[in-house]
Amino acid sequence: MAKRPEPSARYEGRREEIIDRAAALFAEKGYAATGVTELGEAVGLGRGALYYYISSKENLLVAIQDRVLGPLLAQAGAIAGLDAPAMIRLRLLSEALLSIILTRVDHIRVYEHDYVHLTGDNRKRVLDQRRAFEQIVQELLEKAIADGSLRDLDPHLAALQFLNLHNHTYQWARSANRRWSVRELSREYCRTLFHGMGRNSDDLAGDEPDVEAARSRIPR
Amino acid sequence: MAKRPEPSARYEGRREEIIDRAAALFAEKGYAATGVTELGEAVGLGRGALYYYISSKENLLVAIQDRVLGPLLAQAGAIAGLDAPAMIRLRLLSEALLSIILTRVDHIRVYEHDYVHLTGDNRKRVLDQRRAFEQIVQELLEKAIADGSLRDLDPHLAALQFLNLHNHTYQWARSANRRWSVRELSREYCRTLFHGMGRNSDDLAGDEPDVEAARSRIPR
Amino acid sequence: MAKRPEPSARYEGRREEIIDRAAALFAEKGYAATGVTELGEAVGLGRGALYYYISSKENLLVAIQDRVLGPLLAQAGAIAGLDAPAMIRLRLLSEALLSIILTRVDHIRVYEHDYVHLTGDNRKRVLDQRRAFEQIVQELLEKAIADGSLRDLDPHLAALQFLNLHNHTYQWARSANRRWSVRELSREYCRTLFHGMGRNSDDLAGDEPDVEAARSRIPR
Amino acid sequence: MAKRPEPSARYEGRREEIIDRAAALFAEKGYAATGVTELGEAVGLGRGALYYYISSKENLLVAIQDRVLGPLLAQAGAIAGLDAPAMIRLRLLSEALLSIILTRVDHIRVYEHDYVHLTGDNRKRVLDQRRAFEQIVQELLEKAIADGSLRDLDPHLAALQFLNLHNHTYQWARSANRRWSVRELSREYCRTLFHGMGRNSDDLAGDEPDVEAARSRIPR
DNA sequence: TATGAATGAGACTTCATTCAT
DNA sequence: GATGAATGAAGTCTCATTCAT
Repeated sequence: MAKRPEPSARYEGRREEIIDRAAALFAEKGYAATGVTELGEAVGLGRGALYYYISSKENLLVAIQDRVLGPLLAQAGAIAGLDAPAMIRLRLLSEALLSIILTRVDHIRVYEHDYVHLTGDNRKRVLDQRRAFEQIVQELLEKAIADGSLRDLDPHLAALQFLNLHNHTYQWARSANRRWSVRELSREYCRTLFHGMGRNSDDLAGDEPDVEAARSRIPR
Repeated sequence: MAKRPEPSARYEGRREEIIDRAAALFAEKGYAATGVTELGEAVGLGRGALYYYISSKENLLVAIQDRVLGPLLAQAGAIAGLDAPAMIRLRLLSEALLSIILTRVDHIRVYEHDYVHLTGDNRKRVLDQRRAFEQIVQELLEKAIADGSLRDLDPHLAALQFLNLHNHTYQWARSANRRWSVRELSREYCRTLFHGMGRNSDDLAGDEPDVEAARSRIPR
Repeated sequence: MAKRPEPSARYEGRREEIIDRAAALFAEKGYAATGVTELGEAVGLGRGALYYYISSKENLLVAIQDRVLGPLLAQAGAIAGLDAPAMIRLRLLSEALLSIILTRVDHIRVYEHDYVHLTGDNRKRVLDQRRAFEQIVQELLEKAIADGSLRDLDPHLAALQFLNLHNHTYQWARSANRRWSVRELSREYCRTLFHGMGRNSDDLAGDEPDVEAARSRIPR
Repeated sequence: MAKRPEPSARYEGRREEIIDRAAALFAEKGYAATGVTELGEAVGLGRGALYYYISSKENLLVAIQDRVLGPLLAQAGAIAGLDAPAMIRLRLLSEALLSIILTRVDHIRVYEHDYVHLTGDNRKRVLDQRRAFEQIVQELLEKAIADGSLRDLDPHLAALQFLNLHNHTYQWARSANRRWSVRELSREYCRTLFHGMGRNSDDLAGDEPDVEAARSRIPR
């Protein structure tokens, strides 16, 4: 007699709820510092019952990472595949990324901080997916450079800036959400990046003498 | 007659060494997941002897935070006080910040991730110092906006972008250190930010129709 | 659906057993000198399992104090409320007190020695209850003085003597139990106290000259 | 070359001071719960230096016990050897005992509570001395019974009551000291004991019916 | 599905003591 | 006489997990 032939909707619903709660707790206190008992209390389940749903603590972490990486890769793939100029696709990619960051702040914080606690295959799989996403970003930037929309800069450096600007938003997300919509903020980020990495942005060489002079005057 | 007039150089030296090692371990596995036994082994000390130097685990975390915030605030204060154009001071501030990030990667990772584990006064003090630094950044950006060097954007949003771009570098620091010097990277960041937030960067409104069209074609 | 509606009889039974064992160990070696590992071994439980029942070491101390103070206050209250002469009620109170002392020697030793290790509210609550009991004793003695059964002495001093005589019995309880029944010993104590503090007990002033003379001859 | 041929007066003075401080700390928190570091701080000495004076923690406990038992046995011996009626000698013994209790409250508390932490020979020696003192008390009581000053009661029971009444005073000593002098309190105790155990103190048999009746009415 | 009980390792911290200097 | 440094055991408590019921 097979056990759990297909996980009932009830089971799945309860499990989703638990993952939600786990993401909130992990985000608040960190994965390592959050107890499984604590989680049990938060969802109103004893430890035994909890394990029926989660099978292990690390498993929860995997689920949270998947909830970020799944949609992210799906959307990034869809956007990259569009028949549209690279700059337009980058705009859409920015929106997609920022949308996930701002609507799932808890998940993102866990995603950014706690992947180090994954072990073995889990870790490898998640890191591969991370890199895959970053690759998509970099490839679109390469296209934008190739078609002349951006100046001729190291595409890796370009990707790094794109990702820094977006990803670090999770540290301010609560207040950011209060002030700006995803589209507004994304457009602002892109405005900075596209002009900053655009053809008309010179390399600040003209300031160098002044910078050097000021630098020498910094009291230590 | 005085009790421990100044904690002998030998003591201080050993303590610094331990904090170094702690920063490395905390960066790698997270503060909460790093055991004090583990740290003892890494530094060749039994638990008893270790506590002679550290007095508590949280104390180590405080020391690491101080090593970041101390220099950061000192340098930021010195730079902000210079008699030089805001844009020049922002360049120097960028350099100072990035220098700390790239030379103390471990510390920065702990600084970014683990301040949540501080308790009571320690927590308050560190958060206050963080805000003080961010305030300095924002004020310089306000001056740059006021003197027309940057376009008229929300200074808080400007500071957020400045900090995102720099701070998130810790996630790639190892490879970044191999490719670029601090000055190179800082100049590249500033180039992006200054032009991206400069007077000639329009708001991408012209792309909106194309963006909208492409967005509607994303398969879900 | 309710969480732990009443902690199963099995749980309570095991817990009572653990408290018993703890009282024995604390009495023998002192609360502070008794390890929780030691207690675990004495009761055949690992540290983890033990904490499932006790939640904290101080908690055990509280339970032991309650086992003394609960019955003590209940019986003292019932006796004080009786419609009977003060001297009769004092006899019954003596019996009740001595009965608890002699049947729960371990508990009493812990009660007398280790309340200093209680912290915060636990401490306050226990001390309040102690004082409440002593108050009942003193009030009955006041009544006995008022109705002329005892001579007119300071009721506080009377209570002090009553309590000294009874409470200190724990130091000899093991051998006392072998020789006398509770009723016998209680009656002996009351005989001493009632006659000693009775109307016919003069103040020994007649002996003073002899005492003074002998005192001066003590070699030092 | 002999080390420390005779402990200098300076050494002895410092050591006495340390024992004083130790008695105070042990009385307050208990022997087991008082750290040797704590003691060092209280007397302004590092751990190393402290051990120069105390040689071990248990040694301190021995010293404290000796400070109680030494004078106690010396005085009790001297008093017992006097050529005076037993009752007079008991009065003086009461005074001597109470004097030590009330002037060295800290020491007595340690004496009463912490002898259990003595090990090996230390323990044996202290317990022997305790019993020796109690023996002196009992023998004097036997004499008082023999000469007809006290009624014919079990001398062990008499000694038990004598000691209970006096020894337990340490639990209230602070407030007792504020209200009564040693002589006053001693005389009061003796008044109680001598009349209570005197020839005219009947055995309360007359009250038995009333006691029995009241006992049956105690609500449970 | 869920509970209650248990495990055993490991968490952080303090202990009394020693000894070279 | 005293310090600073170290040891190793033991302190209390929490951990993730399992399994019979």
